[in-house]
Amino acid sequence: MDFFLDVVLPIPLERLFTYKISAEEADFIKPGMRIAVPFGRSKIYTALAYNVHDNAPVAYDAKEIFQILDQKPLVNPTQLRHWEWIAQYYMCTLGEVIRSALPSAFLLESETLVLPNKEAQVNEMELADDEFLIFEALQHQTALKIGEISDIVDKKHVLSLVNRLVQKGVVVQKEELFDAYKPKLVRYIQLSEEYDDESKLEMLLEKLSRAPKQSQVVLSLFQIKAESKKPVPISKLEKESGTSRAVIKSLVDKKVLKEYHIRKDRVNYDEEQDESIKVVLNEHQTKALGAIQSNFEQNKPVLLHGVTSSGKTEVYIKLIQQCLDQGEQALYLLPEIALTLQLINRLRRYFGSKVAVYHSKYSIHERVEVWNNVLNNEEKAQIVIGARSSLFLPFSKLGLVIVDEEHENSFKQFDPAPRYHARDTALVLASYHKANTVLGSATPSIESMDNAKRGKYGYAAIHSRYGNVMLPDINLVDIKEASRKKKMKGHFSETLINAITEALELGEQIILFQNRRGFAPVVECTTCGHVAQCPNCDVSLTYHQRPNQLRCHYCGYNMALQLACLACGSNTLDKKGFGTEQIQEELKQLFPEVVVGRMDLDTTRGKYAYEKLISSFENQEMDILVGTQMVTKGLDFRNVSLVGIMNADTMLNYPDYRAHERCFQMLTQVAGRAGRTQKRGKVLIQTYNPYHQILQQVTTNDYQKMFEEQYYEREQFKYPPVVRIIKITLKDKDFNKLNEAAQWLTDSLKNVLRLQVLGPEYPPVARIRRDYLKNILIKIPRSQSAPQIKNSIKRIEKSFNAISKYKSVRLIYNVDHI
DNA sequence: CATGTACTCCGA
DNA sequence: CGGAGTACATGT
Repeated sequence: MDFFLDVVLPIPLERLFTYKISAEEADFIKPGMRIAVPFGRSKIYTALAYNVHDNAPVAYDAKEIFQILDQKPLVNPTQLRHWEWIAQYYMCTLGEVIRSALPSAFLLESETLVLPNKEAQVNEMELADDEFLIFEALQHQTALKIGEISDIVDKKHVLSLVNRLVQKGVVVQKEELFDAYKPKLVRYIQLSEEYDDESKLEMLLEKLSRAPKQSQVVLSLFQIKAESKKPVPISKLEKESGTSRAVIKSLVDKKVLKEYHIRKDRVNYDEEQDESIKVVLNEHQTKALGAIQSNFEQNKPVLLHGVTSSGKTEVYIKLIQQCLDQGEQALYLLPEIALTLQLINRLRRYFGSKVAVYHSKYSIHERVEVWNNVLNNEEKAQIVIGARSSLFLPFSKLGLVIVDEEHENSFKQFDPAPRYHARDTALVLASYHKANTVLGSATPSIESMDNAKRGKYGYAAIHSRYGNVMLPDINLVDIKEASRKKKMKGHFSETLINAITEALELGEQIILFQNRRGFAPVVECTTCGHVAQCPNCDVSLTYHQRPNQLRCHYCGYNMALQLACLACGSNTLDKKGFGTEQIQEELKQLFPEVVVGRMDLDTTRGKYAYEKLISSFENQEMDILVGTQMVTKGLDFRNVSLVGIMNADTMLNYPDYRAHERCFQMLTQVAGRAGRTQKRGKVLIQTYNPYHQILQQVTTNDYQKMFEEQYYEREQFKYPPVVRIIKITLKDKDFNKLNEAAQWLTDSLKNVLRLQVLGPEYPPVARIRRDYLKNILIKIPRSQSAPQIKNSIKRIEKSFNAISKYKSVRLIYNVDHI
């Protein structure tokens, strides 16, 4: 009997692909193993085994697989089921889920190598110039990659060239599969066996008497050995003996010393678990914990609503401890920006090496190690703290999922599919594992609060701050009035300047918050009003001081800053706008003596840049920290007494049904950074609209009022959570074709679905990377079945694609678009 | 007609 | 998704 294997490829294709396998392979292969398969003309891809069967495909001859890459499944059945749910719910393919779920090091791809043909007698005279170049290069190198050939002959298309060389018998081609994961090896040194006994050793030292450095190395090795029986790393020996690697190497060459390797985990922590630390909850926390537990007994997720610095983390720690006591794994999800070393270290102090961290700033190798540790249910991965992608880890016995800062919209993945929401996806994951879930926030999202009110979630609250610290005193500063009276210095009102001065005099620190959105710094010509535009997108280029260039935030296009206006040639260029950079500049003018730090996307590029900034601010090396939303997240600075919001209006005026909710959340979160010790903190919010209801609600910390008003609006205008929305984006280089296609699609959707379909409409940025964009919004009432509607949409997409002129138009689905 | 470039198609 | 084949433009 013949056996076949269906696999999922990590590409956006709906269907499975079937390969032929032997009986032994059929017996060995389990779903969730990685299989290398030939796919397309000449490439080898990593696929995931889906199922083994014996139904020969009828329409084609199945190819054979290339290689089985795993001894046991890398992905467990629960994961696969969960991933299929994601694909179905978020309207993408299983392959796309796999692509973003697996660490890239697991997804090997082949590369075509060009090798010299050793047998052939090559007549150099018969070779063309570029052919000879390759032939030459191959005399020195064993193999060339296609990209390298491209570089050598300086051409983009080298296929025909390679083919000609193959024809002439000069070279042969080979597909090589690269294992992207290499375990980290540490080099160790030991004395060769022959010098084991004392007498031989004395002879050795005698022999080395004329090589003082070398004998020093041998002596040092003995010293280290005497202190501990552990293996001796080369690096340690080098340091202790005060010699160089070359000396050690010559001893190795003489066979006096022996070098060997031990595989080492990259993910290792020195932090020792401190057993003595006990978490003691205050009465509010204890009450909240009790409420959470009683809801867990009814298998309900719980919304934990605790004001800023109310000590939610301690409650989480208790819950994690209980989960571990049951012998189950815990997952602690955070938005990327809130995933700080501060928090990680805090958890490590309680749980020691049981805590594993998983997020995008980790290297692909580190991710592989965490993955394997979770897969094997290792001791050191009992608790995973991570960003949204940690949802994809191979948990086997998940007992608890915590989604902290639940309201954060960065939990929703935006760009590549799957466009999933980590909070909602986590709830499904937890239900598959029969695990408990806590959603925590100081400012719950309208959706979650609604679910809590409707009894779908349990609810627990902590209304007072830890240690009975008072909530900060929040005041609004009317900058419309101030600028009318000419009392503004740049972007600073007199009130804010006075407050800063006062705080500085007391030796306290200050955080200034500037939300850059919609206010990117542009360079404008004051003569003709010309602003440089991106040639590929419908946006102005924004100015970046660091490399002194103009850059597009959408496609990355950049150009050097011109001295003269590109339109009229005059040199009256003026940097307009209001980014963090500018605030920092103004502060230098206003307070020349003061150290000002800046925290935004530009200053936190590297792996440790963010940590450095934070610890330097923590150690009070800076007096003022200017930042974007990053400063709002989970940071705990003891000495900050003043928080200033430079301009609250940019957030209020954002054209989006969530603008007000988001504004409330953001301001409340920033305000929460102030006064985390006994002294009451102060918050100043500069605004043109001091009477705006949202700002009033922020100052009085009135979440309930905000919720009620926002909910009412959502009901009136039919927005989530009253309806569910699916946004469809159409993309094409041809403006007219796009419009026509969008209209066709909208009409069909309206006809078939009989639902509220809005659009088609241009998004605020209507062209990105030379593609024109148009959006359609579908609103699904709660009473209707979303899966059915999604199926209908897919059917309409099929007829859409059947229209030949619309073939080039791409459709992007965004379910529960934020 | 060769070489470069945009675009459509197809994969087992 | 990514390559390969194809249609079409550019240039000698």
